[in-house]
Amino acid sequence: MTHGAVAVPGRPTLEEVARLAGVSRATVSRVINASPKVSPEVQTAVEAAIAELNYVPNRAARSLVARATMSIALVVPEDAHRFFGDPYFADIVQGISDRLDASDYVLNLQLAHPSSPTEKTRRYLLGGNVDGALVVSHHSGDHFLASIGEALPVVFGGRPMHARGASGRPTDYYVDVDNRLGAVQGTRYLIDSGRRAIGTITGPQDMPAALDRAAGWRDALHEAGLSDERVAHGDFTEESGARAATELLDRHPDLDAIFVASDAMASGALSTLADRGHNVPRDVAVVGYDNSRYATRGPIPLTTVAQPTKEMGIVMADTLLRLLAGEKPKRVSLLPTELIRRASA
Amino acid sequence: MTHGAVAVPGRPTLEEVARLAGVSRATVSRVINASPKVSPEVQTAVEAAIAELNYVPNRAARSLVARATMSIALVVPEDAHRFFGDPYFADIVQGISDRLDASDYVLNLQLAHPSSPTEKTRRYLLGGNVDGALVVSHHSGDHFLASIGEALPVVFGGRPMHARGASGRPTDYYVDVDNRLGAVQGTRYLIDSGRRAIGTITGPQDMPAALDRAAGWRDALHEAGLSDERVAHGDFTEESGARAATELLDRHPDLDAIFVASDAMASGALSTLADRGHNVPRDVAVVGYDNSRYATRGPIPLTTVAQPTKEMGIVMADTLLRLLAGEKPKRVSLLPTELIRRASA
DNA sequence: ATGAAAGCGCTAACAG
DNA sequence: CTGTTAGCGCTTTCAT
Repeated sequence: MTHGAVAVPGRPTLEEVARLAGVSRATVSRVINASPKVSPEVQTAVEAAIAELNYVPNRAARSLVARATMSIALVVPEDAHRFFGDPYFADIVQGISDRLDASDYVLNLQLAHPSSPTEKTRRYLLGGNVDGALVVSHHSGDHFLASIGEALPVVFGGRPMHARGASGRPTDYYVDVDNRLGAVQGTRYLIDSGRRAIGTITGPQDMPAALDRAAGWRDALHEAGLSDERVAHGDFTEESGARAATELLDRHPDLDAIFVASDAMASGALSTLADRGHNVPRDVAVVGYDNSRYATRGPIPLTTVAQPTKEMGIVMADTLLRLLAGEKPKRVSLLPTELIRRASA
Repeated sequence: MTHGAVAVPGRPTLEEVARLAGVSRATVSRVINASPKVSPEVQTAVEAAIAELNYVPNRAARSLVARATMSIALVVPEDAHRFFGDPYFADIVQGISDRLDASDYVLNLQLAHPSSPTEKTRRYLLGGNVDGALVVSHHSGDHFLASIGEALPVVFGGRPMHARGASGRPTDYYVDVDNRLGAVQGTRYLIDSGRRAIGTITGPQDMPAALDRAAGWRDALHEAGLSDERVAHGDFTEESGARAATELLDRHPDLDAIFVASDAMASGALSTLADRGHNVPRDVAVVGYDNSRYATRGPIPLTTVAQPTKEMGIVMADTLLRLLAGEKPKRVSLLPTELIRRASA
C-alpha cells in the first residue's frame, strides 16, 4: 500500500473561507449546500470569499460524514476490445458521462476483464468504494451481477440480461431499447411502401435482441395479414447477411423486401442483391437495424432502425441517480427506436 | 447538491475490528498498512478479525488523513466515438487498467468532449479530486493540458504532443512508441530479404508519427547504402494508400518493396498492386504499420510493425504511480516496436 | 439566522 | 511492539 501523498500546495479549506468571510464554518457549509436559512448578506459574503480563495470542497471529507462516496462504478464485464470497438458502447458511455456531469458523482471505470477472476471487482464494488454501479455488456449478467445487486444499487444497460432473480421477483433495474417495437416500425414502413413479400434476416437465435426483432417483424406482418414465411438466419455479421440473402432469394424468388436485423447483415445482403442483379430499392427494398457505420458506408445508404443509444446511457445514469437519491425509479425502461429513412427502402 | 446517502447496513469499521481482536485501533491500522512492527500473534489475530467481519477500510477516511484521493483521472479530450472506436485506445486503457488494478488507485474516466467547455474538467482536475491524471489523445495537448501539468502530476500517452512548455524545459511526462525505430525495423526486414528498390508511402506530413516513420525508413536505407527516392504521401487512409501506390509504381517501375506507414494504407496499396498484376510478395513486398485489423482482414495478411500499445498504458500508469510515490521516473518513455511477419513480405 | 461542539473512520506522532 | 492522543475537512444537531 503506497501512500503517495504529494503535498498539495495550499488548497483552501472551509475554515479559511469562514475566516475570510468572518463567519463560522457551519455557515459556510450551509451556503455551500444551499441551505435555505442563510441571510442574503452573509450568503454573498461567503460566496465572495469562496470565489476569492478559489475554494473547492474536499470530497473525501464530505464523503466521510455523508457516508457516501459520491462516485459510481461503470462496470464493463467485457473484453476491452469489444467494448471499445463497439460504437454502441461509445454512445452509452457518452450518455452516462453527460448525465453524470450534471451531478456530483464521478465515474469509476471498472474494466472487469471476463477472463481474470471477478473477485477483485466484486470486492471493490462491495467494499463501499462506490455508491452504485452501472453495468453495460452484451453478455448476460450472470451470477456475479446478481449478487452485487443485493448489496448495491445497480442498473444494467444493454440488451436484456438475466431473466429474474432466484427470488422470483423482477431482478434489478435495467434500461434497454424496445427491439420488438423497432422491428415493427421498420417492417411497417416496408408494408406502407407497398411491399408484400417481406422477408427477414435474423440474428443468432440465442440472443434476446435478435429474437425480439424477429418477433417485431412477425407482429407487423400479422397485423397486415401478410405471410411470415420468408425467414433466414444470420449471426449479425456481414458475411452471414450475404449468405442469408442468397438463401432467401433462392427460396422465395418473389421477395420484394427484407427487414434485416443488423446493418452489417444488411450490408452483406446488399452485395448479394447487387450480384444477382436486383436493384435496391426498386426490386427489393432493404431495411437495416442499428444505424451503424454500415448504414452510411456502403454504396446504397441504408434505411435503418436507429436506437437512442446515448439516451440509454442518460437514462441509466438517471435511474441510478434517482435510486441513490432514495426515489423509486422504474425498474425497466424501454426506449423507443426511430426509423431513419435513406435510400435502400 | 443531492446527498443521496443510502443507508449502508453495517459496514464494519476499524474500531470494531480492534474490539474483536482485542487490540487498539492503531494496531489494526498497522496491520492493514503492513507496518513491520507488529507481533506475529497480534497480526494473525487482527487478520482473523478482519476476515470474520469482512472488513474493508473506508477509502474516504483514509483519503482525508492521507491527503490523497487514491484515484487518478483518465482524461480523454477526444470525441467519444473516436476514442471508443480506436483499438489503439482500447489497448492503452486496458494497460492502464491492468496496472492500476495492482495498485490502490482507481480510475476516474473524464470524457472531456472537445466541443463543450473544458472548464468543468479543469475545475475537476484542479479541484483536488484526483491525485494525478493520465491524458490520452491523438490531438496535441494544447494550452488546457499545459496548465494542468503545473498543478497536478500528469502523464501523457499517445503520439507525441506539445513540444515543450513556455518555460523552455521539456514539458511533462509522456510515453510513446518509437516510431522511427519501428520503421527502421520494418525497412531493414525488407532489405534483409534482398529487396533493393524500396519505396515508402508516408502518412500526413504534419503528424509527428508519420514524419518519424518516414525518417526511420530513410535511416535504414542509408545504412544499407540504398536510395531513398521512392516516396509517395498518403494520409493514413486506405484510399490514399491505393493512390500513393499507383504513383509509386508509375514513377518507379523497378519498385520491389514498399514500407507503408499504416496498415490501412498498406491495404489500399495491396489493391493497387493486385489490380496491376503484381504478385505480393513475389514482385513487390509490402510491410505495413500498426498491426491493426487491416493487417489480417485482407486477402494477403500483412507483415507489419506492431506497437506495444497495451504496454504503453501500463507504462503510463506506472509512471504516474511513481510520480505519486515521490519517485523520479523518466520524463519520456519510448517503447520499442515489434515486427510481425505475415505473408506480404 | 448563526455559532459551538461533536464526530464520520482512519492514520500518525508520541509515549510507554 | 502497542496504546493514547490528536486531528484530516466537513456536516450537523443543539443551543442561542
